[in-house]
Amino acid sequence: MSAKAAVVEKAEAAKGEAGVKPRVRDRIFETACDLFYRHGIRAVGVDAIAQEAGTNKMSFYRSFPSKEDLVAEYLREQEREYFDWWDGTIAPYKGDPLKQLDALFQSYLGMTCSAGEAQAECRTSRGCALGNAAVEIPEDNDMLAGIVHDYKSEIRKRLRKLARDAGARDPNALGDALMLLMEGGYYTRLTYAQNSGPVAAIAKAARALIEAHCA
Amino acid sequence: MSAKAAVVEKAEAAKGEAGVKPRVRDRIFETACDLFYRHGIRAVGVDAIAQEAGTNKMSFYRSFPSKEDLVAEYLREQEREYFDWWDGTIAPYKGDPLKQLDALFQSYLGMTCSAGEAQAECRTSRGCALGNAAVEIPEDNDMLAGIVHDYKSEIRKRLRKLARDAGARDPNALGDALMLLMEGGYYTRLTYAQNSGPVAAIAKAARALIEAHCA
DNA sequence: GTGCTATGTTACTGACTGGTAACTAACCTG
DNA sequence: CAGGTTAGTTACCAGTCAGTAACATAGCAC
Repeated sequence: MSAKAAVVEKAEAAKGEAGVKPRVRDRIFETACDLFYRHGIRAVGVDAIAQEAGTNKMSFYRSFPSKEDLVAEYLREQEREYFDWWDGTIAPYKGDPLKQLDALFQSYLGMTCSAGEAQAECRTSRGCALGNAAVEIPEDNDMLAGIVHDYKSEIRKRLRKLARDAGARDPNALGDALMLLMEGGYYTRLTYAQNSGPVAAIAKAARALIEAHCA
Repeated sequence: MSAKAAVVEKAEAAKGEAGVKPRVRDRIFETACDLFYRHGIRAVGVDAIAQEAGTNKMSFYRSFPSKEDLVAEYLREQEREYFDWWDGTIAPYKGDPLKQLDALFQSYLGMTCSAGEAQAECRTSRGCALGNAAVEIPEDNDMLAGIVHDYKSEIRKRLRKLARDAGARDPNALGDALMLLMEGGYYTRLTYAQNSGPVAAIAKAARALIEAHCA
């Protein structure tokens, strides 16, 4: 009853918004991303996802061959969103790697320590989706582990490149150090609520490291 | 059959070693710590623990009231071991906070990037046991979440105090920044194998931050 | 109208989970 | 030898999990 009502409501809302009614698949996927991030991958069953999306398990398996496929898509989506944020953040400072690095950590700080009005929008309240997945996925799952590994390696590569462009004496070391700060920021978000954790120190720490390497 | 043989073997080995035969409870606990750390808490069932310990589920429930109690004990044990390492590392440099900080990060680096002979001994190959637990435990579990929170807060407190003793201009910021490095080091261990990750840069990064704050 | 596609519904399988009951065997202590 | 402690064995319960079968319904296109 209430589930059905919710479906209709959602469908009509989307219709009035863009003229396109959200397919079941999209509703399921969006719901899954939300639940996976908030409660963890293992803790969320396909039944719960389907129900929360206002549908049922059969419709789930009509859209996704298995839960693992959905998880893989979830991880790839989070990765995409992350690098969208990255690109959008450094774009205004093209050609100035120092400012780009500064913008990254400043934006990072703003996201993780914001007023909290857009908690669902920017997924930062429970750390890094990919990193958390690395805790949960079994070691023999090469597909999921590979996605996470590629993601982290891309971050590492980008930070090292920015460090090199910024003229650091040891760009790899600086890039890795900055990565440790970022990862640490995510990790601590799991136990510290908004504004109360060590993440608050991240921007200044990053700047200090950069200055030490580029003096 | 083989399980029974393993039990006998273990019992006799311990007997010849210290004259004390390992109680079932101890065997279970040790096995559980190992499995929890390597595969995650949710991924390891009580049946698997009991079997791996050479006993069965009934003996498990004779020693532990529930899986959750075992998990709590596991987390507290990991915390104890961690602070034992901490205290042992800074002890030789009593009165010299700068050297103590240096010793901490140097030892940390040695642990996470060691030759790998004692992987089971120093539990560092899959990040921080408590931090990983924070990913897995449901948000409404106040007991387990509390244990993790207290643990992280103690680390934070200690790092801030060391920063203050070292004469940092902004000790809280320095302590938090150092904590970000440490946490980031653990987090990245989940995806990067021995010696291949950004952790290698942690000691120099810590020193640079300390120097920047204490100049 | 006739289909075809997308979706909802119910019921089911088989494996696994945490947890318990009842009984049996070994052992150490008196 | 007697009796208590410790542990192993088997069988079970109830709940949850991923995944499937079969059927019903709505709407859209022709």
